[in-house]
Amino acid sequence: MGKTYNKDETKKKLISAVGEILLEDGFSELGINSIAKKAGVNKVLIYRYFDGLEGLYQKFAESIDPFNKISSELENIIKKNKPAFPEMAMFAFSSIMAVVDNNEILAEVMRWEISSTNSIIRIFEEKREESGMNIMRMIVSHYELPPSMDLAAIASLFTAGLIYLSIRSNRIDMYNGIPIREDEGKERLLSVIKKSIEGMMIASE
Amino acid sequence: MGKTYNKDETKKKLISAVGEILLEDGFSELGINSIAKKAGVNKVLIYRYFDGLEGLYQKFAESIDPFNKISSELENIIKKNKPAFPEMAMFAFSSIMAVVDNNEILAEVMRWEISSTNSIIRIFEEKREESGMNIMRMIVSHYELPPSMDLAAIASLFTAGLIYLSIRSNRIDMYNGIPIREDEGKERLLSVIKKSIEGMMIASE
DNA sequence: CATAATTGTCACCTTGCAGTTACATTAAGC
DNA sequence: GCTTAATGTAACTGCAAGGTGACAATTATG
Repeated sequence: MGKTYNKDETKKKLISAVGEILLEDGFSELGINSIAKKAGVNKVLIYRYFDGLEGLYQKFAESIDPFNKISSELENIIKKNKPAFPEMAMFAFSSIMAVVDNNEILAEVMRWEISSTNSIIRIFEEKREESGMNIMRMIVSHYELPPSMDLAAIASLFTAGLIYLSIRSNRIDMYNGIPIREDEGKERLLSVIKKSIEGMMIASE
Repeated sequence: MGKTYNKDETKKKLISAVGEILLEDGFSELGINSIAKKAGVNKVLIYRYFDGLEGLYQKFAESIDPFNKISSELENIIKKNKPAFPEMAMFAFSSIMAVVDNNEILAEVMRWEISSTNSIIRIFEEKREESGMNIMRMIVSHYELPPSMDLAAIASLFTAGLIYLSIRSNRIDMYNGIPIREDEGKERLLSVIKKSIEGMMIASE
């Protein structure tokens, strides 16, 4: 029994227990008791170290922020070899799709967002809103787009669609005849985005 | 006190209490006690008449089905004056948007769907999946579209986006800089859809 | 109007959760 | 070893939920 006292380590265990429960059982199973149990730690510590659930969620929220990376990655791509706008947009949308698809914890948090008025959940929303705006601004600054192209609306609609389908894919596998869990389905969705953007570019010439 | 014993009436009261709570407080507040209270009736009746919550939800689910109307409405439009495909698609997408936007109970049910594994909720999903397929098939049967147009993917992506933004608009008012609760925001989204479809038509000629 | 079937009410039980307190144990570091 | 910080235990309150069984009220029907 290599038992050891380490406050920071214990805090980390609690924070990651939140993620584990989200991953394994979903946000509806989150609670003082389940988290303490999962962390293998006494529930009083949540009050002592985080001042309760809210505080713990707060720290958890700060511990994951997968969208801010995308912005810098995309900026690197532009700086190396500036691709045409439709290609660039595709990089952005497939990055977003990949992030949500490959991060089940994030997906669960996004499901949580939808049903919760929880103040901690606001942190995510704000962060993601900010990251989304950053990505968009960054792209706009590097390309000259026809004024008829409402990039904000395009980004909103497409990312919303991708996110929705991604967070639904844990429960349903077909949406309107598209196998949203399969690679085939995802390709088809991305392909629509590509053609849309190309089409809008052509149409606005 | 014109008290009267009326089983059917009481059942109706219980069923519509579900909708009222969804509307006023959200699905998280649904429960035996809250429903009985809202209906002004004793909770035992839920067990006697519906065999518990599941049975009541079942009946509630059957009582609302707003998407199947759209299909026939759209078919009427086609039969009267067959508009060009992009216009027609716009009718479809704005109908879908309007249905979710103007039916707060439906919107709440959709939020519920996302977070619940509740078997009753599946009823909605299946109904909507079916309605969506119907709409698509109907449109396809009236128009000749370029084979490169993946209508199923287009419909999935755009409706998913519209639905997601609509069900988020109760908590957030800006998404990627778009005021999703305002008419302005909605117009911009629909406008993107329109231009996308037009662009894809042109590009595939 | 008496009786039985229908419909409704009430009190109660159990469970699980959040949150708190007082106290006990264990390890770390000087 | 002694002190202090870190962790654990247990017991308790309070609450809201799901669920049930005994009983009361009402109506219909003979």
